[in-house]
Amino acid sequence: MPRKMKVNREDLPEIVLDVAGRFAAREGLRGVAMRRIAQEVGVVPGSIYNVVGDIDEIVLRLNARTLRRLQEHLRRAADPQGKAAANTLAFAEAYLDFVAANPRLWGVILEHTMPGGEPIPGWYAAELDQTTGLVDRVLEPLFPDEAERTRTVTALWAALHGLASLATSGKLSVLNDDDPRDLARLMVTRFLKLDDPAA
Amino acid sequence: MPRKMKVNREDLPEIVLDVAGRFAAREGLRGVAMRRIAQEVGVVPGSIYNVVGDIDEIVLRLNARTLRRLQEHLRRAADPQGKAAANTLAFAEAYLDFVAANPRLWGVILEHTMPGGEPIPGWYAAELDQTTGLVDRVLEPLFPDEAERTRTVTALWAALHGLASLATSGKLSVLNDDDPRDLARLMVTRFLKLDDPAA
DNA sequence: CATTGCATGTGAACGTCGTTCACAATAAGC
DNA sequence: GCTTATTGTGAACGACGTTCACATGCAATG
Repeated sequence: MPRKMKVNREDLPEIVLDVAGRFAAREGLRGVAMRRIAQEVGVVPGSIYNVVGDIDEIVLRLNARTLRRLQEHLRRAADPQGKAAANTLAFAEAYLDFVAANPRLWGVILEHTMPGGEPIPGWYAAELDQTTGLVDRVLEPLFPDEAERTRTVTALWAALHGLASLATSGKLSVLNDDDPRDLARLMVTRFLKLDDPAA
Repeated sequence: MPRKMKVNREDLPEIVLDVAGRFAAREGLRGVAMRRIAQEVGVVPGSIYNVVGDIDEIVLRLNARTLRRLQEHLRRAADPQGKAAANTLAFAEAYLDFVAANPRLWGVILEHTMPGGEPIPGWYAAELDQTTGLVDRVLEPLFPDEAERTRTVTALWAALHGLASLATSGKLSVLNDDDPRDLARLMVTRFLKLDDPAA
């Protein structure tokens, strides 16, 4: 064995993600750099390569963790006894809350693309599915037809996604002074064909 | 005067954007690098700094040009004599067409963020306004109330934006096999409270 | 207890990036 | 023809991602 690392080998992945997450939360994708992470952890870059992977792997793992945390946040916002429409609205607001609370961390999900145009890894796609699956289950009573429900979920998801994207990148306030949460409410009511509560 | 550059000084900005655009279209933001552009143009990086600006300036100018081209594309899709609803649908489809035809170039708009969290320059925000302004004018007959129209335009814009974002980054096919254009149609009909033509 | 072998963290190296700046080259003014 | 002001250049700096030969120290062996 070589001389011991400053941290346990099995703890390294999580520690690396913690550090990467702190940089990402403060400075976005630009702040997430292999050498910086290694220095902060107290380890040499090569060690991170051995145990975790390259910089894209780190960013992808970090994004998966962010998605998992969003899922927890959404789960806490839903009321298992509540009505579907109310839960959908609660989801939409919880989603925007989460993004507003972690704008840069969320931004990394939007900024990052696969190197060389490779497809998304299966385990990452699964994490996306998990997230939309939550919305899907909430919408189930409203759209019994599965095909239509999937279409609606995807469209609603994409719409909220775009709203969050514009809001975090500061490109929304340019266009509109409204609270993004109001716009999210508008989206949900329109997609679910509800009556507008207050136009 | 120093020895002449390979290109005229006044032509340099456009040539730089052309080259940057080619790299961007092929490889996304990762492919847009100062030294690579300089080498391709046949000039030294310092000259680009003198005449155009730093790498963020170049990306921003390139994105503004992409937005202007989208505007032209949208203008061609609208029928000045046509109905508002039809024009909105045409806009949505033209938008997705444009993004599908230039996925990587469009992706650069989504990937790029301001360094150090600086706000967006005014001239870039104006270009965004120009684009949404087109949609705004088309929706005018449908929503005479300006406040509501602005809300609807912003929400619809954000929704299409999200759809395009997921589609270009390959994160949409994971969730749904539908043609993005169908989902766009769904968005428009729902936002305009139209009857679904074919559910 | 001494020796071997191997797993693994390290440090140095390579090529790239963005950016700065002293310098040199040249067109224009005299 | 000489001077001067302009401006493109090349070299330099520090940071980046990535690779790899090497050395280090535990575990198994005698």
